Amino acid sequence: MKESEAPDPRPYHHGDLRRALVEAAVRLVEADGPGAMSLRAVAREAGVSPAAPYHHFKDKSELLDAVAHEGWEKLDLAFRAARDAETSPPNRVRELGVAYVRFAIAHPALYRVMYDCSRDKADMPAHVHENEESAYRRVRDVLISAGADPADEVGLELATIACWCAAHGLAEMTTFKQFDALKAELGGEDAFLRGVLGHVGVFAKGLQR
Amino acid sequence: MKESEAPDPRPYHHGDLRRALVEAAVRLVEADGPGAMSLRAVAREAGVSPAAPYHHFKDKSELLDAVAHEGWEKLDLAFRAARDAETSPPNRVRELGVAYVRFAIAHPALYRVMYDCSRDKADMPAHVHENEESAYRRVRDVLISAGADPADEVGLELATIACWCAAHGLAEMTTFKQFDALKAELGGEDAFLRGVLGHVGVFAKGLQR
DNA sequence: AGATCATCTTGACAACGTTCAGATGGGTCC
DNA sequence: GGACCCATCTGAACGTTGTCAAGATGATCT
Repeated sequence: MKESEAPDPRPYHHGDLRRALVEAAVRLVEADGPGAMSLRAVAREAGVSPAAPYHHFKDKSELLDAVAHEGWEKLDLAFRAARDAETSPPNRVRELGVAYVRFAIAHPALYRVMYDCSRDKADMPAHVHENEESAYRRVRDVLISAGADPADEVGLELATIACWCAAHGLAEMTTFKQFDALKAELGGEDAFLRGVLGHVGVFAKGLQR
Repeated sequence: MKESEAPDPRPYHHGDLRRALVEAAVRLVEADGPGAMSLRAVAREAGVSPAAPYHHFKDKSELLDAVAHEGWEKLDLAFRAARDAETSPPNRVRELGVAYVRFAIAHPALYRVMYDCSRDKADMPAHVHENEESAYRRVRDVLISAGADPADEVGLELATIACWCAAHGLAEMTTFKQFDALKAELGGEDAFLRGVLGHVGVFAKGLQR
């Protein structure tokens, strides 16, 4: 009477508490900000006792890691969409940046968790660069297809970092400064984002010089 | 028997508790990170009861505001030094960026508080731009002296934002990713910073095009 | 000297993260 | 089917935190 095809290690009493906890956490984070997300509130939201989460996460920070993971997956989706929507390589670089910032604007609290939760690990979040399908790699590849020299390891890495930093900086800025006046004057959010990113060499014209 | 020349509202029992609290808070933040700084620990460090701070700050977040204020003053010092140390206007722009990132590397926890504490105010920290001697204005002025057209309000603001964002992004990055290999390869931290910022148009060559 | 008022303490409250001993109930083996 | 096992969840507890109300303290002003 059991579907033995179940792909993941079977859930027990609750159904799939781990998943329910992560979803509740994401909901709370996006609703009231990362600071307002307490472990007890998550448990409450999921309808279990305050100690229940400890059978699925060793820590509060481990739950936040899972929330962050959720965020990186959403971001990667946005990255792929942006890359496929634009065929001109130089524009692709810029549109990748725009997609990044738009994501941060759409999910500000989630975005903050993505970085905050790995703040004390003295490293960028693992999902950014540590595998073949990473977001970091995606930027690098688009830079190459836009004319960067793949043999120049150092130059390529510097350019990738510059891209990431500029987008990251703008994303951070827009989480506490709306720039409404400027957006209005330029005719929309996208125009504003392209305007700022246009001042960044790599975004403006790929790598040709 | 009182020096009536005392410039500020006189301190009472403690001497100058408000000042002592801010200093203790800065010490704790820089030592153990912003998360480890509890109001009670600050009071303990200053040798007063847990409720004492409430006569000088309405909130924990108001104490953090004071800590942040301290940070912005230190940053402004670094900005002025960087501006005065470099006479070539285009280089000045870049060196302002380098100074910004170096400050964040030197005071990572303080740097984080500077932004975190005004995270929910839907605005950049007031000390950044809201007065004549602001850091934001300082960047703007250096851009003008580097050739930007003061009449082009929008373009100037976009360029200032781009500068700030690139530096802010790089600063944030270096708080959880050391880039040690790259620094070594390029011959030092400054070379690395200039390398990344060199990819940003405004930093690389002022505004001439 | 007596009144005033900012300052600091004491004691309390709810909420939090975390732990631990025990209840529960599905899965496995005889 | 019955006995066991073990992952899962609960209940109660501990120490810590932010915050508040009521009272003690002592400098200042008239």
